[in-house]
Amino acid sequence: MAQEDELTPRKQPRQRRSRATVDAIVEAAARVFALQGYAGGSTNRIAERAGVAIGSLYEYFPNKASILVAVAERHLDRMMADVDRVLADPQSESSSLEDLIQRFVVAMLEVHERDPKLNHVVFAEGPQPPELRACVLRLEETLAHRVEALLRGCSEVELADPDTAAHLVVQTTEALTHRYAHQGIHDLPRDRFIAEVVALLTRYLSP
Amino acid sequence: MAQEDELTPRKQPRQRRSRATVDAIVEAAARVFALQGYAGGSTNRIAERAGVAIGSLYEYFPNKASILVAVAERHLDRMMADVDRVLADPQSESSSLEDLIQRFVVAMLEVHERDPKLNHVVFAEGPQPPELRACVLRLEETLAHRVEALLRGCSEVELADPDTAAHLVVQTTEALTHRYAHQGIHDLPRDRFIAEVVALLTRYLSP
Amino acid sequence: MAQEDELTPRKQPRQRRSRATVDAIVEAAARVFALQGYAGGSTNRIAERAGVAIGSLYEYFPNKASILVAVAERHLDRMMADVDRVLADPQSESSSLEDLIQRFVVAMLEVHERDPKLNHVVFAEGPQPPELRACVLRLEETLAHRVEALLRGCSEVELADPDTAAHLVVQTTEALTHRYAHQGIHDLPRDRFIAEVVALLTRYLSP
Amino acid sequence: MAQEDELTPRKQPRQRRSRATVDAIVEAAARVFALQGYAGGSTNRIAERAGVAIGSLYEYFPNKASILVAVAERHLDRMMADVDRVLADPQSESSSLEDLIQRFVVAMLEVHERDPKLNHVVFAEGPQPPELRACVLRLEETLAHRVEALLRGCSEVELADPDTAAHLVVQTTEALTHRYAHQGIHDLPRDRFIAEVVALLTRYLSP
DNA sequence: AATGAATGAGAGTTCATTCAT
DNA sequence: AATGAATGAACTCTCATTCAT
Repeated sequence: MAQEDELTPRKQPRQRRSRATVDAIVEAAARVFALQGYAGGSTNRIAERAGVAIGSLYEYFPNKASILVAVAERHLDRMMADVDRVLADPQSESSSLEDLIQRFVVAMLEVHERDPKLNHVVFAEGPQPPELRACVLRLEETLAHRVEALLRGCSEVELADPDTAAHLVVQTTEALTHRYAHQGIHDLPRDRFIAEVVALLTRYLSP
Repeated sequence: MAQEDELTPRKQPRQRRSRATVDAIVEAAARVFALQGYAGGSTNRIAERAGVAIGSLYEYFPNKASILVAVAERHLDRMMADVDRVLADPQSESSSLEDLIQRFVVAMLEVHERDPKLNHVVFAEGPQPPELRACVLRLEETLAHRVEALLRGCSEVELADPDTAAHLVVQTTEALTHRYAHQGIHDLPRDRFIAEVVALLTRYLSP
Repeated sequence: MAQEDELTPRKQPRQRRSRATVDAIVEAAARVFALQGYAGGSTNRIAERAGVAIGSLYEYFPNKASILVAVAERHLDRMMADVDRVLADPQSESSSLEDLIQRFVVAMLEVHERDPKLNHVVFAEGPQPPELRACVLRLEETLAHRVEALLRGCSEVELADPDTAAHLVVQTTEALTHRYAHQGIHDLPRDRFIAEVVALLTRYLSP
Repeated sequence: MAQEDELTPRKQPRQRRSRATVDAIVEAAARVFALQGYAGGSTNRIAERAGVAIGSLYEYFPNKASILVAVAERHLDRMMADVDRVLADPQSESSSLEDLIQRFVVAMLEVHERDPKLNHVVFAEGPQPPELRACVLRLEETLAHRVEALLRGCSEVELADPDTAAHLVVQTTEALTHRYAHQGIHDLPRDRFIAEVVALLTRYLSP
């Protein structure tokens, strides 16, 4: 009775051709979902955009939700890479807390501004099976770890529970930048918004 | 004269019987959407749960999205009322900033804990036509106004731009309590979470 | 088991108020059918246009088809009256066959040009229950009788079977003018069309 | 590239299997429309009769009206073929005008007698989108051309405007045989009817 | 490995008609 | 006589998924 996983890709595409097919499907799905939403993006349209027969799509993915999971994985990986690039910047070493926070907030905002529609689908509109939640959690954990490391290396900060603080920083930044990129907040201009979030977090971390 | 509005109720129910019908539909829709999501909640199921014929549903609502708008309106009204009840508490007058914030955060958290699934549908999963966005914006504006009034009445606080600060407080609280009620944050226990958010906001407002 | 007639009005409206109601319904139905076709014209819309509750409509008509029958009756009566007015013209007495035919053809064409959409519904698009067929047949019989009388009074004409000839004249005129009013024929201008039909019929009757 | 056409088939069926499916659908639709009328013939019933899933029907036709168009196209093609077969008869060469007309009238009558109900749906009851009108016009034009050619080859006939005359002949024959097949005319027996129409047209053409 | 024709449950919605008031 | 809220069968059409080729 134990069935194959319902939400992970069906077969590891080992050959190069298959890899390309899967990539094409994920790429097409990302575009279709961003354009039409999760409900509005049909698997047939995804296959069509990917230049692949619908049957082939189902060779690699057991159902629609699993495609979203794959899209989310790729999307979150890219988000992580983008943020990492900023945090790994050599300047980071010698920066003040405020500078660090500023870099982080801007990086998150840019990430959300890159493809806000797809973001909305992945984080909000689409189904949230455990697999996807796990993805998101993993990203958040990683981000929190990076932030925590930064905080520990920052002489201005002296925290009782840096782990929790880091998570709150990540959550707050995530939520506010997502919202700002998606709908804006009270007509706040971009730099005012950034300044305000930076102030919020800086004061939180350096009382 | 009547218009071609696609998202507002079709006719004002004047007789007592029809009022009850509309209420039953909205109530049933709230339950169905919360249980099955927006896409999974069919209009037929809503009508059935409401104990009403599908035709009657369409007497009052031109389409499915308009039902969600009605559900959202009712839901947001209740959220507003719940928060207001807390903020209007006579104790509020003589409280410290931290106490005020604590009350607000707890109120928002309770609101999100009341029906987190429905919340998710209204704020994230469902379609977001301008009508619904307007509802949400109105709620946020009202909340921000309440918060701003509190801040102005609080001697500890001295802000250059209380309007913007109030909006950020509302957004941050909204986002974090929504997320916490929906998925939790890093296994943080409830009171720790509250304490952390209160600290975050208090420091933001009283530097 | 013998049920009340399915296609005749339900009750003779004897009182003046009821008469007015029925008239309003029939008038509204004529407009609605002409505008939206038979299938597209809903009984609710008819009632609304008539300024009458849907329940009242069903007091007088047992179903939708019976409304069409009533509309058809009124429409055909008016057609008959219009044609009669022309044929009864004092000039008619002393006219040549060609003149007579010309008058008849023009009268029929004008009748079809008056409300071609309604005509189409009554003669073609709508359901054709026996009651409606009877109406149409009655009209055609009456027209044929008028034409036959004219032919008999016309010295140029000497026919073996004036009855049949009259029917063919009526059918041909009916069909061609209907078609011309509805879609035109091969971009033929109006007077050319009339001349041609007149020629066709005149030669038929005076070999 | 593909377009948003609302009334032309969705995709060319290339494989033999799909060709058969489309044929089955069109054939079933013809029978269903003839039996129940356009409004009464549901797409589900058509699919069922065709022995095909409703989804397959919508693979090939974007909506119900487009099925009618396909049915009409096939029907009109067959009408044209039937009439052509008669007109192409070697006897035609050496026939008198009256013989020619007689052949034409009988052919048209037989065509209308073959499936009068379907005829009614295609020509009168169903929706008449431009595509369908174009079909009908094309048929009429072709018929008129054939008739004109015959007339030009007929020594008895000497017409100022053979084009117009041909169109009137076609229209008149069309309308009268349609009506006769559909409802009869004044209890006229079939051969009397034919004789009368032939007389009408012959005199028109040879004054 | 890939195709794409075929599937069919189920979606949202309409509208002729009824009946309690 | 009149109302209009309520009905629900039936409609057109979609789309995730399967499977013969």
